[in-house]
Amino acid sequence: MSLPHAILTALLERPSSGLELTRRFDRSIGYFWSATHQQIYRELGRLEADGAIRALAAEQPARGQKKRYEVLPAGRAELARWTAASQDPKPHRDVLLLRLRAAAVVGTAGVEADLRRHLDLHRRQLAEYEEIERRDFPPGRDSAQDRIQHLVLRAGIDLETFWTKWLTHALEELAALP
Amino acid sequence: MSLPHAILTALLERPSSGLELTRRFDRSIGYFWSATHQQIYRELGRLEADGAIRALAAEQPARGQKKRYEVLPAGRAELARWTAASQDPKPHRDVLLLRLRAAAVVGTAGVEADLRRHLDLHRRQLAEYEEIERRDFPPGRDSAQDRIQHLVLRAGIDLETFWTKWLTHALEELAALP
DNA sequence: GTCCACATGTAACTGGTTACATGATTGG
DNA sequence: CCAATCATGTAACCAGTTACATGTGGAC
Repeated sequence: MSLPHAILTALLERPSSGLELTRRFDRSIGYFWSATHQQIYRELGRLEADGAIRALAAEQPARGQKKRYEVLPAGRAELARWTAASQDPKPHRDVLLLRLRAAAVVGTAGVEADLRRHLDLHRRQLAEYEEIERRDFPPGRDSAQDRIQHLVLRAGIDLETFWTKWLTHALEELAALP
Repeated sequence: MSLPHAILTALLERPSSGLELTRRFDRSIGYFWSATHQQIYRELGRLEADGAIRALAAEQPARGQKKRYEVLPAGRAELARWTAASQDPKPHRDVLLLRLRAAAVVGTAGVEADLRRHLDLHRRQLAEYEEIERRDFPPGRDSAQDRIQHLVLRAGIDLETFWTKWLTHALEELAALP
């Protein structure tokens, strides 16, 4: 149950309409919690019904009309509760590792091309994160909020760095296979 | 659609019953593709209906009786096809990073305890992986299958190493917050 | 003969995905 | 006015989760 909390966080950062949220999920928040517009509209409806958010006044609820939402005190309280609550880490899933394990049994024919493609994708993502770091976190700024967001970005950068290194190594190993 | 392929891989490595598969998913394969016994039984039923696997003869299909499955040629072909096919990486989800981002907005009260708990869990997992590496991959063995499986294990070790480092750093940063 | 662990399942629910529908606004 | 784009939604489906049900075999 994390999507509603992702939306509450985004709306606290800035009140937005459904489509604006969708775009922001494609950029920053979506880097570690993605969502489609269908999910977002469904969840906005639930959050509004629960009294966690409300549509800003003077925005009529017609189809095709923008509707901006803001977080109500109940929503902020729920987000604070969720943030502080202890949560077990979800077991981690990775299709690529699963495919390699399958390749160990049925043969590696065909996997290398896709490993190369993934390597390229991770390199691009890494470059994007580093660009964000240069742009949004120049040395010297250190409000609490900046530091925490930088910390999260560093996790992204280090993870992408790991994957590029690992994929490079994996391609070398596959090439050298008996 | 990865669970059926995870099961096919496991069954090719060794024909097994549903509960044996469940146990193996709790250990090795489950490290990057977990599954509950309910999922596994459902999927075994589908794979059998599709002609990808079959129950070994002389094992009666009664409730409470062991039923061992083996992979049929059609199942092996499907696994090889899936392994070689190009697949886009799934957008990556991480609740802990989401919670930190929320904490940047609603305050960090309460998160530190859970970060410490996660750090401990990742340290244990890392130790477990390193133990497996010592036990199953001593220097010098290098069949193709060994090398690929070792590669997958190295990904696990490096990921856990990353998380322990990052969590340690995050705890220091939180402690030093204004 | 009863209890417990083993083993296989069923059913209901939840969250995420895919495909499609509908109205409003703007540029040509 | 027509097409493209913006914006909000509906519906059906599928995979994963949670709770529960049922039968077998061995230990005591």
